[in-house]
This record gives sequence, structure tokens and C-alpha cells, in this order.
Amino acid sequence: MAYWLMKSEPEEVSIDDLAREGRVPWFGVRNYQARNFMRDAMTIGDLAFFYHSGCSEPGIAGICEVCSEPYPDETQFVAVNPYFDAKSTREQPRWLLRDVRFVAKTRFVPLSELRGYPELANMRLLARGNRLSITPVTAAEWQFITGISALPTNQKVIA
DNA sequence: GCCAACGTTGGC
DNA sequence: GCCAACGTTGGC
Repeated sequence: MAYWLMKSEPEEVSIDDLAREGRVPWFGVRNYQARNFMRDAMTIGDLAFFYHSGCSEPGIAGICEVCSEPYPDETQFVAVNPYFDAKSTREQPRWLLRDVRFVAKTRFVPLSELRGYPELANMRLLARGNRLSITPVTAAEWQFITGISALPTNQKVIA
């Protein structure tokens, strides 16, 4: 059981898209370290913060759960797809992904706010020059962020 | 649109 | 195996 933070551009897949779909394949990762996290390090049931990146307001928008074993990212085989990889084959697929399912929306916690907490000083997401789209989150970081992002209403946030 | 930082490619 | 050049990420 581990915790993660997974970045998505909301114009491509937002937390509301995930809430509507219920479950999506985490397609489009083209970085080996992030792929290895999905392929080797994740297990079904792991929880992840759903982070909006590449938008006017980057930050944590919700929580999702890893809900499949790794399998090939279909977009790598589609020639017209922006994520097409000519060097990947079905026999030896280069890019594997997992499905995630919607768990909850959180209070939106902007990146600028996250940077302000001493408790998160060592968070991988906030490390200088970090560009990884999937990063590990420690149990302490997870507890802290779920604490500050809990919605005041009856919406339950899994912690 | 800019640019810092990083990852990948490919020549040698 | 080195490293320069290039492409990408992603915040601002």
C-alpha cells in the first residue's frame, strides 16, 4: 500500500472527467521513471492525489485509486495519436499504464499553497526542477494533505 | 510567450 | 561511455 501524486492536464482529463467516467486508463505517460512506478511499484488499492497541471491554476483537485494491473497504453500504437511511439510494438510495448478510479474531490489545494507548508518541505512534487508526472507521496504527507484538503461538507474523503 | 530544468538521442 | 544538441515539461 503506497501513496502517489499523479499529474493530469485538466483540458485532457480533469477530476470532473474522472468523476463522470468513474474509471480511466492513465494514458500518455512517456517517461521511464513514471512508467516504472506504474509498472512495478504500484499495487491495486494504492491511493493517489489527482493533480491538475499545465493550467492556469495548478494544484491538487481530488483523490483516485489504482484499480488495475499494468497493461499496454493503447495510444502508443495509434499513428495519428499525439502519444504515438513508432519504436513501440505490440509484442514489446514500451509504455504500460494502470487504470484509476474516482474516489473523491477534495478542496482544491493550489501548488502555491502546498509550497507554503513546512510539513511538505521535502515533498517530491515540490523538489526543485521536478517534472515527473507521477511521484511517490509519504504517509505523513498524505495524512497532512488529506487533513488540510478535507471538504467541510458531508463529502467523505478517504484517508 | 518565456525560460529553467530535465530527459532523450545520437555522433563519436 | 561521454556529452552536445534538441525536445519537453510546466510554472509563471
